[in-house]
Amino acid sequence: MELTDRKKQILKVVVEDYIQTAEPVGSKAIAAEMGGSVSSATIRNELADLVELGYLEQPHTSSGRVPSPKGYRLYVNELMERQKLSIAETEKINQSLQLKMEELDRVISQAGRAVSSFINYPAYITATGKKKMTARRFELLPVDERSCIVVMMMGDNRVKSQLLRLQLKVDIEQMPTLVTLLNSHFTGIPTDEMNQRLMNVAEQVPPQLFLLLSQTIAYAVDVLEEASQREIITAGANQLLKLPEFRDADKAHELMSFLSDSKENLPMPDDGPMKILIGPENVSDALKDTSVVVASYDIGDDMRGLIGVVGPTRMDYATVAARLSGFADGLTRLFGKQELPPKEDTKE
Amino acid sequence: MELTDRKKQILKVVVEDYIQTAEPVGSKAIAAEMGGSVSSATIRNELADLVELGYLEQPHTSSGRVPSPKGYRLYVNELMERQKLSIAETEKINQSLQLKMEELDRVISQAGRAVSSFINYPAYITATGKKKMTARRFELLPVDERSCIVVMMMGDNRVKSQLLRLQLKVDIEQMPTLVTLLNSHFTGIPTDEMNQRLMNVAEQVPPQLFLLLSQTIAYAVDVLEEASQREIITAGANQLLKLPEFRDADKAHELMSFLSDSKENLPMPDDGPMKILIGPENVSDALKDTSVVVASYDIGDDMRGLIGVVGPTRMDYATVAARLSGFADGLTRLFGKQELPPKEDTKE
DNA sequence: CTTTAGCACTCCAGGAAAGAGAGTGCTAAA
DNA sequence: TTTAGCACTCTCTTTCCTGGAGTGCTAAAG
Repeated sequence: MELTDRKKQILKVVVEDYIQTAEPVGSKAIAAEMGGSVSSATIRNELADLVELGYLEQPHTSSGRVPSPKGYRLYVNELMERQKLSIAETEKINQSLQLKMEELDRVISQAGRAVSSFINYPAYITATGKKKMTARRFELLPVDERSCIVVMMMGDNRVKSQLLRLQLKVDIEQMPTLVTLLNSHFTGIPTDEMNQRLMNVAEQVPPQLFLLLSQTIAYAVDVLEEASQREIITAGANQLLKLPEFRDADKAHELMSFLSDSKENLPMPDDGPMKILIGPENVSDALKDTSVVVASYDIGDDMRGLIGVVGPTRMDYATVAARLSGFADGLTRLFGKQELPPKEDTKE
Repeated sequence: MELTDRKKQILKVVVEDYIQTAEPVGSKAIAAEMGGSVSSATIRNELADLVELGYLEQPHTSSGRVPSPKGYRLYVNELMERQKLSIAETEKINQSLQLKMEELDRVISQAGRAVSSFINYPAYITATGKKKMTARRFELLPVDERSCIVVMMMGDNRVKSQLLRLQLKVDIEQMPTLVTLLNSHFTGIPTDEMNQRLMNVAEQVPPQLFLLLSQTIAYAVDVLEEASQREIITAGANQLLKLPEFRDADKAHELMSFLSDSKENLPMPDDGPMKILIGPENVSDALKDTSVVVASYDIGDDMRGLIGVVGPTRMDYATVAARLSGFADGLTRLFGKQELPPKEDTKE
């Protein structure tokens, strides 16, 4: 059943008022907000209907109305005016994303903090590869007899390197052979296959080289597995304590622990540029009384990231959505122009 | 003026009782705790003295006593029985530090989380170089005409690398010259000097190489400056909400914001293996009502790290101190055996 | 001089009672 | 269908009260 226009307008007023004040909204306030074209008594009748239909709730018999999740949903889908960011805001977002060339992890975690402090709710952020990460190229740089640097370029063109300490002295002359072997046999394959191949080539390689080889592979496997696993970073959980709905330490603690411990359960939709989850629409119990807004952004061609914001169901969806998608655009742009360049493989 | 033994014993009981219950301690309870050798009236006289001397405080005229910062200080210095870690605890600490070979940052942040969750208070952790970080060695690996990998080993033997995108095509033949230049002119010097030298060599180098050179130096400066700047990581701030003294959302919010925003002001003593700061002994206002326990650990020969724990003045100093130094030892061991190997310079 | 018992006193915590205020539902009239 | 009027409901705040825990002081005992 479709609601009348007036009912919708009333619902909108209730939602927007409640978003601001966090207090149940009364008929009189609504009448005033609507310009006095109708009396509070009329509003009361309409309100009773809206409660009946499940769009509003009444904390107790004689108090104002509060939007139900269903009410928020309708508001978000139909009533909400999609906000545009002001120039100043866009400016501010871009400014906070003026990051130097740093590692992906660090960029992301800084972006997370920026989102949280700009939107004033806790935020989470992650970058996910679309496919399993593989090595694209290896390089070994001798340092001295007992150590060398291993450099690995990954499928997404990120480069990782570390100093390896050698158990056995290795002849520098032999390094190129090893590098060739690494690049021909261990690139472009998933980590689980790597260990298998290591066994296969065991006999073709002199023992002291084999030790270095297996150390290198161990390092590669570690790095690749970590890279293909989504790391979720949360920021600004303390923002919660400013909100009246989390003045109760137990509630706040529950949600904050959830945010910092069981991040894996945070909503990670895999379609569309933006998703809004209201109260019970969330799967996790800890989020049943909160809403989540998530947006996605692109990292080069192969990766996609998500930024999300967690707040009370009473969150200011219009503003949050606008700002969040502003950030998502900013991040997409950031990763588009910078780093992660050519597409052709460089396998040897 | 030295306290009598009995006064000390009473103080000890008060502190330990209060640590557990967070409620003012009464004379009767103390008498019971002391085995009934004296009556509560006697205790009351002693308590009055202790208040007079500033070791205890009385929230209001007719309530039990609470230790003052001065009282805690005496307790920590003289009365506290230095706890030993049980085997199970040591085991647990070492287990949580079973980290794979990962980057320093990541190891540290994981260690911070482990500390916090083991001690049940918020924790912070940092690694600081004793001297300014410099580059020890450079390497350039061509990828294709338009990009190459820059690898830099730093003074502490950590290795950083990144893919650089070139504005101009560079002849691969010329790379070795550039690497030699980098290693002869830009190693072992602080970052501010690097830019100066860059100017100096400008004329000696053909323009398309110079561009690559300056990109490399820009990267190096970035990384080095970031590395020599102490990054402070905090973990487990939400633990605060479990404590009765932080059930008030405002108080909790204040401290949590401090922990996540102005970490630079956290106590960073530069001497001794462990330091305990009680209440007003802290410089930062935000910490005036809290206590901080900090321990230091070694990272190889050149770096030193700090782990700290923040809690109410009523924190269980004995346990915290024992566990924290357990962690510090564990970390020292971790960084001692793994990575960061030879001492001789490899400058070329 | 130190310790103890006794007792009046203080202060907090928690519950009950009361009043104010905001808002509702319902009825009857426009 | 809308509106005005009115009684009613529920919460929130304030006030008052009481029980209990703990103290400080005094006077007696060791």
